[in-house]
Amino acid sequence: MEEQLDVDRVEKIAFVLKTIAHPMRIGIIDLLNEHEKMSVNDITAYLGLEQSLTSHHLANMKMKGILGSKREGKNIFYFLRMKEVPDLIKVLEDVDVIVF
Amino acid sequence: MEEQLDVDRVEKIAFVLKTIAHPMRIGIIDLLNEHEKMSVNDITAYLGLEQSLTSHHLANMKMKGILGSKREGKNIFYFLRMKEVPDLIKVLEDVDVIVF
DNA sequence: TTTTAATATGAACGTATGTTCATATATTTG
DNA sequence: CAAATATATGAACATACGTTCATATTAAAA
Repeated sequence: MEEQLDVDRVEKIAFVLKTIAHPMRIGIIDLLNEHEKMSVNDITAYLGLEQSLTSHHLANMKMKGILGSKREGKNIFYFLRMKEVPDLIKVLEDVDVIVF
Repeated sequence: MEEQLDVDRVEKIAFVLKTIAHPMRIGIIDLLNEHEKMSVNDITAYLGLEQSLTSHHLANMKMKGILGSKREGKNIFYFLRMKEVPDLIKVLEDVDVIVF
């Protein structure tokens, strides 16, 4: 008896992986794993990027359910919503790769 | 004291995630996690795709160190080289996502 | 109530990625 | 060695994605 490809399953998994598969986004997730919540400004400063670019990445991950956000006065704080995402990163922490 | 962004680290992690973040490639990895080695034909049949497309995906993952391959007569068998990759998938197995 | 600070938005653009198609290469079999 | 089988390759194309820039929105402070 042959197993069957579960299309919904592989699409769901690929969808999450695709959303976080970017150096800057990994950096953001690391940060929010260690800080509970952070303002856009602080994240931007840490990553050393443009404000607008950070904002785009945050919005993207929020839209896809990875992050959440709430306003506090002038600031908007982002936080991790999908709690299993940092575990993904941990799995690859010590992996041996030649990047090119 | 502030932590510093480790660029090499996030790039390495993003690189692996990017390589596997595709439904078809998740399917291939699942298959090779359960089968030890499989021919291109068998993988193609299982996924229900074109031979050429399967071949491209396999070559891509091989080039990036996720898979390996060896010829046996007319067939070429692919196998998992980066053993931690199935663990990534396992982490996301039960995650709750709205794909769009 | 104008100015400043924090963040979002959207268009434009270049690059990367996935797919298809046609063809090439390698191995076995008749 | 000719035909069949298994797999790879590469060009072409469309689409997706990341980035920049200029501007909009919101809230606080002067």
